[in-house]
Amino acid sequence: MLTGDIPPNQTIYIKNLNEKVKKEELKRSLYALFSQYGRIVDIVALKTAKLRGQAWVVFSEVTAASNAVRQMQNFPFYDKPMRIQYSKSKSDCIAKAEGTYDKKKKQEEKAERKPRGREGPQTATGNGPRADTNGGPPASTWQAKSGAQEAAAEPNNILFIQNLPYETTCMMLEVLFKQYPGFREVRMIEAKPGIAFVEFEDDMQSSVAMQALQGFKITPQNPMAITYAKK
DNA sequence: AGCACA
Repeated sequence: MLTGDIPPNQTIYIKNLNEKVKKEELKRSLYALFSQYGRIVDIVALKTAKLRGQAWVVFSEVTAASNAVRQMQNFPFYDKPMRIQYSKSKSDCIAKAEGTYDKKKKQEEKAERKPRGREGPQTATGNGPRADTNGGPPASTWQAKSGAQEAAAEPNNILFIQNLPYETTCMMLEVLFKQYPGFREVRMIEAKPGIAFVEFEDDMQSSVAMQALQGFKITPQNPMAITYAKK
Protein backbone atom coordinates (compact mmCIF):
# COMPACT_ATOMS: atom_id res chain seq x y z
CA MET A 1 0.00 0.00 0.00
CA LEU A 2 1.06 3.55 -0.57
CA THR A 3 0.38 4.41 3.02
CA GLY A 4 2.83 1.73 3.98
CA ASP A 5 1.15 0.22 7.04
CA ILE A 6 1.09 3.43 8.97
CA PRO A 7 -2.11 3.76 10.99
CA PRO A 8 -4.39 6.72 10.30
CA ASN A 9 -3.38 9.97 11.90
CA GLN A 10 -4.83 13.44 11.69
CA THR A 11 -1.41 14.61 10.57
CA ILE A 12 -0.16 13.78 7.12
CA TYR A 13 3.48 13.48 6.18
CA ILE A 14 4.41 14.74 2.73
CA LYS A 15 7.68 14.06 0.99
CA ASN A 16 9.22 14.59 -2.43
CA LEU A 17 8.47 18.29 -2.16
CA ASN A 18 10.42 20.71 -4.29
CA GLU A 19 13.30 21.83 -2.10
CA LYS A 20 13.78 25.08 -3.94
CA VAL A 21 10.63 26.69 -2.68
CA LYS A 22 11.00 28.84 0.38
CA LYS A 23 9.58 27.67 3.65
CA GLU A 24 6.92 30.32 4.07
CA GLU A 25 5.71 30.02 0.51
CA LEU A 26 5.64 26.27 0.84
CA LYS A 27 3.47 26.47 3.92
CA ARG A 28 1.09 28.92 2.33
CA SER A 29 0.74 26.80 -0.77
CA LEU A 30 0.22 23.65 1.24
CA TYR A 31 -2.43 25.44 3.21
CA ALA A 32 -4.16 26.63 0.06
CA LEU A 33 -4.06 23.15 -1.35
CA PHE A 34 -5.14 21.15 1.66
CA SER A 35 -7.63 23.35 3.45
CA GLN A 36 -10.30 22.05 1.09
CA TYR A 37 -10.24 18.77 3.05
CA GLY A 38 -10.93 20.29 6.42
CA ARG A 39 -9.65 22.56 9.13
CA ILE A 40 -5.88 22.78 9.23
CA VAL A 41 -4.46 23.22 12.69
CA ASP A 42 -0.80 23.61 11.83
CA ILE A 43 1.83 23.04 9.17
CA VAL A 44 5.40 22.14 9.98
CA ALA A 45 8.22 22.43 7.48
CA LEU A 46 11.93 22.67 8.19
CA LYS A 47 14.74 23.35 5.79
CA THR A 48 17.44 21.52 7.67
CA ALA A 49 19.58 19.02 5.80
CA LYS A 50 17.55 16.14 7.11
CA LEU A 51 14.10 17.64 6.81
CA ARG A 52 13.95 19.66 3.65
CA GLY A 53 11.57 18.43 1.01
CA GLN A 54 9.13 17.24 3.65
CA ALA A 55 6.23 18.72 5.55
CA TRP A 56 3.55 17.84 8.04
CA VAL A 57 0.03 19.10 7.69
CA VAL A 58 -2.06 18.76 10.83
CA PHE A 59 -5.82 18.48 10.40
CA SER A 60 -8.42 18.77 13.11
CA GLU A 61 -10.00 15.52 11.92
CA VAL A 62 -8.57 12.18 10.88
CA THR A 63 -11.17 11.90 8.12
CA ALA A 64 -9.83 15.05 6.51
CA ALA A 65 -6.35 13.58 6.59
CA SER A 66 -7.61 10.37 5.01
CA ASN A 67 -9.25 12.20 2.15
CA ALA A 68 -6.13 14.25 1.61
CA VAL A 69 -3.90 11.17 1.52
CA ARG A 70 -6.08 9.59 -1.14
CA GLN A 71 -7.07 12.55 -3.26
CA MET A 72 -3.79 14.40 -3.34
CA GLN A 73 -1.53 11.38 -3.74
CA ASN A 74 1.00 12.18 -6.50
CA PHE A 75 -0.47 15.63 -7.04
CA PRO A 76 2.04 17.63 -9.12
CA PHE A 77 3.14 20.36 -6.77
CA TYR A 78 5.88 22.71 -7.97
CA ASP A 79 6.60 20.16 -10.68
CA LYS A 80 7.07 17.20 -8.39
CA PRO A 81 4.50 14.57 -7.44
CA MET A 82 3.71 14.72 -3.75
CA ARG A 83 4.11 11.49 -1.80
CA ILE A 84 1.71 11.47 1.10
CA GLN A 85 1.42 9.20 4.11
CA TYR A 86 -0.02 9.43 7.56
CA SER A 87 2.43 10.80 10.05
CA LYS A 88 4.14 8.21 12.20
CA SER A 89 3.45 10.09 15.39
CA LYS A 90 1.08 12.57 16.90
CA SER A 91 1.88 16.23 16.37
CA ASP A 92 2.96 18.19 19.40
CA CYS A 93 0.21 20.74 18.93
CA ILE A 94 -2.36 17.94 19.18
CA ALA A 95 -0.76 16.43 22.26
CA LYS A 96 -0.71 19.85 23.84
CA ALA A 97 -4.37 20.37 23.06
CA GLU A 98 -5.17 17.00 24.58
CA GLY A 99 -3.06 17.75 27.60
CA THR A 100 -0.90 14.69 26.94
CA TYR A 101 2.19 16.57 25.89
CA ASP A 102 5.21 15.65 27.96
CA LYS A 103 8.30 17.70 27.40
CA LYS A 104 10.51 15.41 29.46
CA LYS A 105 9.55 12.42 27.42
CA LYS A 106 10.25 14.24 24.19
CA GLN A 107 13.76 15.02 25.28
CA GLU A 108 14.34 11.38 26.12
CA GLU A 109 13.13 10.33 22.71
CA LYS A 110 15.43 12.78 21.05
CA ALA A 111 18.36 11.47 23.02
CA GLU A 112 17.57 7.95 21.79
CA ARG A 113 17.69 9.04 18.18
CA LYS A 114 21.09 10.64 18.59
CA PRO A 115 23.61 8.30 20.11
CA ARG A 116 26.18 11.09 20.42
CA GLY A 117 28.80 11.04 23.14
CA ARG A 118 27.32 13.99 25.06
CA GLU A 119 25.33 13.55 28.19
CA GLY A 120 21.79 14.83 28.16
CA PRO A 121 20.69 17.79 30.24
CA GLN A 122 20.68 16.91 33.91
CA THR A 123 19.07 19.93 35.42
CA ALA A 124 15.48 19.47 36.40
CA THR A 125 14.75 23.05 35.51
CA GLY A 126 14.61 22.38 31.80
CA ASN A 127 15.62 24.82 29.12
CA GLY A 128 16.62 28.36 29.75
CA PRO A 129 14.83 31.29 28.20
CA ARG A 130 14.47 30.91 24.50
CA ALA A 131 14.98 33.74 22.12
CA ASP A 132 12.56 33.36 19.24
CA THR A 133 14.95 33.62 16.38
CA ASN A 134 13.18 33.23 13.08
CA GLY A 135 9.92 35.00 13.57
CA GLY A 136 7.53 32.74 11.73
CA PRO A 137 3.88 33.67 11.78
CA PRO A 138 1.93 32.53 14.84
CA ALA A 139 -0.65 29.80 14.87
CA SER A 140 -3.35 32.32 14.06
CA THR A 141 -2.14 32.18 10.47
CA TRP A 142 -3.82 28.81 10.15
CA GLN A 143 -7.28 29.81 11.19
CA ALA A 144 -9.41 28.95 8.23
CA LYS A 145 -12.62 30.69 7.38
CA SER A 146 -15.02 27.89 6.67
CA GLY A 147 -14.07 24.25 6.71
CA ALA A 148 -14.94 22.02 3.80
CA GLN A 149 -15.69 18.97 5.87
CA GLU A 150 -16.74 16.64 3.09
CA ALA A 151 -16.80 16.73 -0.69
CA ALA A 152 -13.20 16.06 -1.68
CA ALA A 153 -13.64 16.49 -5.40
CA GLU A 154 -10.70 15.88 -7.61
CA PRO A 155 -8.48 18.90 -8.25
CA ASN A 156 -9.01 20.67 -11.53
CA ASN A 157 -7.50 23.75 -13.12
CA ILE A 158 -11.06 24.97 -13.72
CA LEU A 159 -13.07 26.26 -10.80
CA PHE A 160 -16.84 26.20 -10.53
CA ILE A 161 -18.29 29.23 -8.78
CA GLN A 162 -21.80 29.23 -7.33
CA ASN A 163 -24.05 31.55 -5.36
CA LEU A 164 -23.12 34.67 -7.27
CA PRO A 165 -25.56 37.57 -7.33
CA TYR A 166 -27.42 37.77 -10.62
CA GLU A 167 -25.85 41.07 -11.52
CA THR A 168 -22.34 39.60 -11.49
CA THR A 169 -20.37 40.17 -14.68
CA CYS A 170 -17.32 38.54 -16.20
CA MET A 171 -15.41 41.72 -15.59
CA MET A 172 -16.14 41.67 -11.89
CA LEU A 173 -14.93 38.11 -11.53
CA GLU A 174 -11.88 38.82 -13.62
CA VAL A 175 -10.84 41.59 -11.29
CA LEU A 176 -11.09 39.20 -8.38
CA PHE A 177 -9.43 36.17 -9.86
CA LYS A 178 -6.72 37.69 -11.97
CA GLN A 179 -4.82 38.74 -8.88
CA TYR A 180 -3.79 35.09 -8.51
CA PRO A 181 -1.00 33.62 -10.62
CA GLY A 182 -1.93 31.39 -13.53
CA PHE A 183 -5.29 33.05 -14.19
CA ARG A 184 -6.62 32.39 -17.68
CA GLU A 185 -10.27 33.35 -18.08
CA VAL A 186 -13.74 33.62 -16.66
CA ARG A 187 -16.68 32.03 -18.42
CA MET A 188 -20.29 32.72 -17.63
CA ILE A 189 -23.37 31.22 -19.18
CA GLU A 190 -26.16 33.62 -20.16
CA ALA A 191 -28.85 31.08 -19.51
CA LYS A 192 -27.53 30.24 -16.07
CA PRO A 193 -27.15 33.21 -13.80
CA GLY A 194 -25.41 32.81 -10.47
CA ILE A 195 -22.62 30.52 -11.63
CA ALA A 196 -19.33 30.84 -13.47
CA PHE A 197 -16.26 28.90 -14.47
CA VAL A 198 -12.81 30.28 -13.88
CA GLU A 199 -9.84 28.70 -15.57
CA PHE A 200 -6.24 28.66 -14.36
CA GLU A 201 -3.11 27.23 -15.92
CA ASP A 202 -2.87 24.34 -13.51
CA ASP A 203 -4.47 22.65 -10.54
CA MET A 204 -2.14 24.19 -8.05
CA GLN A 205 -2.85 27.73 -9.09
CA SER A 206 -6.58 27.17 -9.17
CA SER A 207 -6.35 25.71 -5.68
CA VAL A 208 -4.59 28.76 -4.34
CA ALA A 209 -7.25 31.04 -5.78
CA MET A 210 -10.02 28.82 -4.46
CA GLN A 211 -8.65 28.97 -0.96
CA ALA A 212 -8.14 32.71 -1.15
CA LEU A 213 -11.57 33.58 -2.47
CA GLN A 214 -13.66 30.89 -0.86
CA GLY A 215 -16.65 32.57 0.73
CA PHE A 216 -15.84 35.95 -0.74
CA LYS A 217 -18.92 38.15 -0.67
CA ILE A 218 -19.81 40.27 -3.67
CA THR A 219 -22.91 41.19 -1.72
CA PRO A 220 -23.47 40.33 1.95
CA GLN A 221 -26.00 37.67 0.93
CA ASN A 222 -23.71 35.98 -1.57
CA PRO A 223 -20.67 34.21 -0.19
CA MET A 224 -19.00 32.53 -3.15
CA ALA A 225 -19.05 28.75 -3.12
CA ILE A 226 -16.04 27.54 -5.04
CA THR A 227 -15.36 23.94 -5.98
CA TYR A 228 -13.36 22.24 -8.67
CA ALA A 229 -15.27 21.86 -11.91
CA LYS A 230 -16.21 18.32 -12.83
CA LYS A 231 -13.93 16.75 -15.38
C1' DA B 1 15.54 9.18 0.75
C1' DG B 2 14.64 11.66 4.49
C1' DC B 3 8.96 11.38 10.43
C1' DA B 4 9.18 17.16 13.39
C1' DC B 5 7.24 20.28 16.35
C1' DA B 6 11.82 24.51 21.05
